[in-house]
Amino acid sequence: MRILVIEDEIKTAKFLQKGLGEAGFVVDLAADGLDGLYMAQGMEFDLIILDVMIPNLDGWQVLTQLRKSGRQMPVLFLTARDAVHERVRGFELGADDYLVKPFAFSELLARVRSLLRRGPPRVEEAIRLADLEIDLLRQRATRAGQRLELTSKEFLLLSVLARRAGEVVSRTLIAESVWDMNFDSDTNVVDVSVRRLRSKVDDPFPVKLIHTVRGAGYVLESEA
Amino acid sequence: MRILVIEDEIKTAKFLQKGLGEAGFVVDLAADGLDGLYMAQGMEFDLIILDVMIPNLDGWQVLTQLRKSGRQMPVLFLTARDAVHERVRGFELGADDYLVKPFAFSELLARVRSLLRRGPPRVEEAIRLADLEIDLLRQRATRAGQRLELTSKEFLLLSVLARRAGEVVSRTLIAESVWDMNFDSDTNVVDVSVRRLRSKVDDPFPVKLIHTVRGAGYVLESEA
DNA sequence: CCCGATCGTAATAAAGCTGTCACATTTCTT
DNA sequence: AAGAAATGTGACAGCTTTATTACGATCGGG
Repeated sequence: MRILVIEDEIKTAKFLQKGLGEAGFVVDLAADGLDGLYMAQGMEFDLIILDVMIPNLDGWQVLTQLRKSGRQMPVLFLTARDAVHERVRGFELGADDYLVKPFAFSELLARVRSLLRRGPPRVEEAIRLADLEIDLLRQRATRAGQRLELTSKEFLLLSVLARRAGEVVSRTLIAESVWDMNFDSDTNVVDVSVRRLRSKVDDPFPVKLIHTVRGAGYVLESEA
Repeated sequence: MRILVIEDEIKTAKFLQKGLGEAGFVVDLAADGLDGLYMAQGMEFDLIILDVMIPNLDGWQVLTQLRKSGRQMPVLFLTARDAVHERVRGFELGADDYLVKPFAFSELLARVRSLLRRGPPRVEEAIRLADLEIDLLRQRATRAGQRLELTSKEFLLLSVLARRAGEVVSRTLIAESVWDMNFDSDTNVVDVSVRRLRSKVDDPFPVKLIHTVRGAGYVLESEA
């Protein structure tokens, strides 16, 4: 099992190399984003441990590039303390787990093993639902073969719904993943945005896909 | 699904109540350790979310007492700092998971669901009775494979009946768990609600599941 | 700088839920 | 079998939640 650690703090990097090495993994190190990305694309790794704050390319850029180039290996994010939205964002971009620094090595090891056991969870590139098609990479959506002109917010909202298609997504959750709001409750952005999205996704078509669940949130699904 | 949140910061507490409410949970709040412990021992909760830094009794003391008195429900710790040893200590005392504040709601929700799914003691996540199926976590019910469109009150009522399937549930008990009424007896909300529930659960089908036990209450069961 | 697109806020309208009530029906008692 | 008690039923109204529309601020090009 081969692991790539992308981390600029030498101390941490060495620590991980030693610890994971003792646990039976082969560990390679990269000191910045560019190096890391390069190595990740050049060699076959079973897992990548990725610090968010690294020079040249930050963790997200590395992750995005990596996924774009089709690499599907699990990625464990290391995020600095307090960075709440970083975690969410990481997940949206296809990170599989994260760990807040500083961490206990046993914790890290547990997560690494769990990720490897779980197998490569591929990141979806496109979501299809009824006659709706969402190209996550290209930021494009079509319905009934017709291109939908969505703004970036609208697209984001649609992908959040689409990613959890079939299940109710609460306003709180939506507010969190599309905006960066954690508490703000006296706003109706979500409702208004859903309206705008509906006007493009549902209004022109007889079959509605975005449904309201009173008191809970919204669902994207094809059946009535 | 009933969750107790022990948290003194009002803002956080309300936020959790709202968010978890949207996710279909019934949420009770306690503002300090003493209250929290008292409530946790007095009522049946499926899960407890426990802040470490709270007045009167801190989180650990609450947890310790709770376990001493034999309560086994999963406990999710909220720790304010990211000091590693605190987490470790929490785990040793029998916490089931922890989350570092500030946290993202999506994270919390994911963990709550995972804890509820995880056993032991296994908390039911779905109840099945004849051709009726109730998904407690997703707040969804189907009969004969067909989706039932239940309002949140109706769903709550159904789950109360379902959790005690086969035994008679008194109006008082129902009133207590679905509403927060204690003995407001000059109302027939329960009857009316049962009616409404029946119209969706039983009326469209030949076999009735909700039965009246005169003078006692209602039972949910398949046979007469 | 102006223009148009985008997005958040706020005000108003519409929709849906839930408790109450009046009355019907059933069940039990005597 | 009659009356009383318990339960079922349908309609209604208040209230909360959601939908819709309009407005204004901001931003990035031409």
